[in-house]
Amino acid sequence: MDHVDFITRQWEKERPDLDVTAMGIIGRVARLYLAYQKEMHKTFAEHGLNAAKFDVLATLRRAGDPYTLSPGVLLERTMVASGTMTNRIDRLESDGLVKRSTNPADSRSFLVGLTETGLSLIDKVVTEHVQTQASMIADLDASDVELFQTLLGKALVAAELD
Amino acid sequence: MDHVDFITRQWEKERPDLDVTAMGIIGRVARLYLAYQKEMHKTFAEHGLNAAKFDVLATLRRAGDPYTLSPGVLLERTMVASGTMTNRIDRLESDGLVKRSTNPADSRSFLVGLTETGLSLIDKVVTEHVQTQASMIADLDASDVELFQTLLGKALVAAELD
DNA sequence: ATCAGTTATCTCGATGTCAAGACAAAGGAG
DNA sequence: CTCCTTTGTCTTGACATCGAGATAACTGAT
Repeated sequence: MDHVDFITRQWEKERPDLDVTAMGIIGRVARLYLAYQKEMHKTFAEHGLNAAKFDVLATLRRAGDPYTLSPGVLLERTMVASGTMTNRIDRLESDGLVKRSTNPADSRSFLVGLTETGLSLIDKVVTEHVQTQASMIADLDASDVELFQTLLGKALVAAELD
Repeated sequence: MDHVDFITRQWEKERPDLDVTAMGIIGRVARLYLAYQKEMHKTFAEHGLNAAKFDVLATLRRAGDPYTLSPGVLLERTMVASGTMTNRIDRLESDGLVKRSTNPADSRSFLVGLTETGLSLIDKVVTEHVQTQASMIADLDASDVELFQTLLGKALVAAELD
């Protein structure tokens, strides 16, 4: 009996008219997400980062050499609001991890690029990050992992249809 | 090829030394969580609520008659910091949905209880909420749901061990 | 009964987020 | 070439969150 069971049982008692099947699934997805976040945050914090900063640095690193994207593309790929991205870039810039430079193709825009420090930091952190992630699913065997991927895929399609 | 595949493929190209299996799972859990949040938020917003307010009202409602808990118990059950709970109670109180009253057993503490308005609101919203949740997993058949529950349970145990 | 330690809640400052609006530059129609 | 519209980014204000510290009240040992 986990925390989610506790909640669904309370609802069954108080509001027996409600079908809480979906709540069980969605509640566990939420708990799992929070557990993952919490653990991953430790890795980030050890290097002076948080999820927001890691997100931007990793997006730039993944983009490949020269590790440079416009704020607009970063927006799209990280799915945050424009003001949020301005703020993230400001903080990373004052940390010396990224640098704004002019965009020769469009002077409304900038190019945001990893600095030397930023590149070596993200390469180090992402190596630890995938190890953290691996350790969190280490107890699932190979067939579970495959099945889980499939179900998550189905659930995502179902949820994103609305 | 979904968004998570896009990211893992970028990493495979840029950092072929990394094993991104876990990233695929954890990334999909995160996407799913966000998709669920986004949809559930609509239901809350239709009634002037957000997830934070719903969380508190629902916790009080689930607790059963007389729909009253101390801030400390609310803290435990909603897993937020104490300052956060103070703020949530303040907002709900100014909305007229909950009311602080003195705790006869401990005068450091208060009792936070649903008002009439709060009770009828949360009963209405939670009814819609479970419908929203049900619709988001409606495309999964019964065997998928069962399997998914099992895997989420396993994954939770694995993740919370660390 | 007193005092030290614990507990329950609130306050405050720093962060991070979003949404709406401002502003400058680019692009297209005439 | 000139407008008008669109686009890309930043600014601002409102919230929500956390964590550390403050405060008041309870508890237990002596």
